[in-house]
Amino acid sequence: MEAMQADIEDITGRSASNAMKAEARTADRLRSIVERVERLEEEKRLLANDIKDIYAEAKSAGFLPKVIRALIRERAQEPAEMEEMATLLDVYRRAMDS
Amino acid sequence: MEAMQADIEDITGRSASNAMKAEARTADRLRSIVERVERLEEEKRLLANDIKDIYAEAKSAGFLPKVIRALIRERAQEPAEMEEMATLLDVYRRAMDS
Amino acid sequence: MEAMQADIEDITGRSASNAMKAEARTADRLRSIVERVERLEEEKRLLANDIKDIYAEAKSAGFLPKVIRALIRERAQEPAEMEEMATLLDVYRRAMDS
Amino acid sequence: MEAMQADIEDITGRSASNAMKAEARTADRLRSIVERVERLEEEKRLLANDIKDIYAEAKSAGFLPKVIRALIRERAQEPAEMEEMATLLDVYRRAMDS
DNA sequence: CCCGGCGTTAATGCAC
DNA sequence: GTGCATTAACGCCGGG
Repeated sequence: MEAMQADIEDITGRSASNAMKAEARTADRLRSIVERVERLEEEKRLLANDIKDIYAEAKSAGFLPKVIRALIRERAQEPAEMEEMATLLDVYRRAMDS
Repeated sequence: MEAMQADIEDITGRSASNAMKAEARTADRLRSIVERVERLEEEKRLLANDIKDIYAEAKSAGFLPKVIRALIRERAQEPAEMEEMATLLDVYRRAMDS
Repeated sequence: MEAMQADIEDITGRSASNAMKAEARTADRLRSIVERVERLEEEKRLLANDIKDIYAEAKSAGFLPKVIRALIRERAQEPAEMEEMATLLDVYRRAMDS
Repeated sequence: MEAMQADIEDITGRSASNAMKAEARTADRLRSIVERVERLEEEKRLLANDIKDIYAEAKSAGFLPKVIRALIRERAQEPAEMEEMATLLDVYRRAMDS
């Protein structure tokens, strides 16, 4: 049992009250971690919803979400690596056809 | 060409300056969409980093990230399986075992 | 309770032994379904592994998996829709820049 | 150019015919890889269809596909959570609740 | 019949 | 470099 090992010795070796305090602290720590993560994940979820809404808006304005995604992807990557990729794809394609 | 069709008629039917204004508005709209999405995705990325940091903290406190993830997943799907679903799942499970 | 409704009437209306037979048949049916799906999913999993192995082989032969994936994706789609996509992407890109 | 580097030296350093043979072998290798992957992906697609058919059958027999999926998921992750994990999850869960 | 949501699946990036 | 975890893309399914 590797995890939560911090208070194993407390439980076995110290006075009951100290062991109990250590357990309580461990529990608090765990709760804090879990709750903070859950909170942040909820915020992420909300942002994802916002993004979805924007795509819906874009769609009803006549823009194709798929193309917008491609555009954003393109903007996110270095022009150099884009060219590199295109070049390699071309090399492989020609090799296939030969 | 289905997308960006909004100003096709402008281009063909109206005076040049109106068509140009329409184009400009379309471009602004597109820019707005792209920039808002990029902004939100950046925020999402930051939140993801925060979450990662918490897991790192958890780990160095002796908690196994893997188990914490399982715990959070479990907590997330309990509210999702409200009543009906849980009941039905139970019914099916028993039927399988019988 | 909409699902597994087939034997509700049996249970309530017929003799016990018929109801029991009906239940048994329902259970068999469910088991059959579950087992067949699990079997097929296992086969899918094996195929996915085979694919992964091929990519590993490709990689150690000096081919970049990423490029091979792009190549296969390209081959899977109609040339017409590829061009369409490229054209639209170009239109949007120009609109952004204008 | 890291990929397809295997025959760079052949092309530059050897007689034309050997270089050409090497190129041909590289092309064959690539074709083989691409075709095998495409074949396996096709098989996967067929299996996915079979699965879909079974769910359709289940549905018309009065079973809810959604519940069956949940059941199968449950069965799949029980072997995965062998001993240790289940135990740890329990420990953490109790600590949270305390 | 079309639209939106859900679930699944491939793909990227990260941690070990 | 390998495997895992997360995330984006795709397709199906149910509702309006």
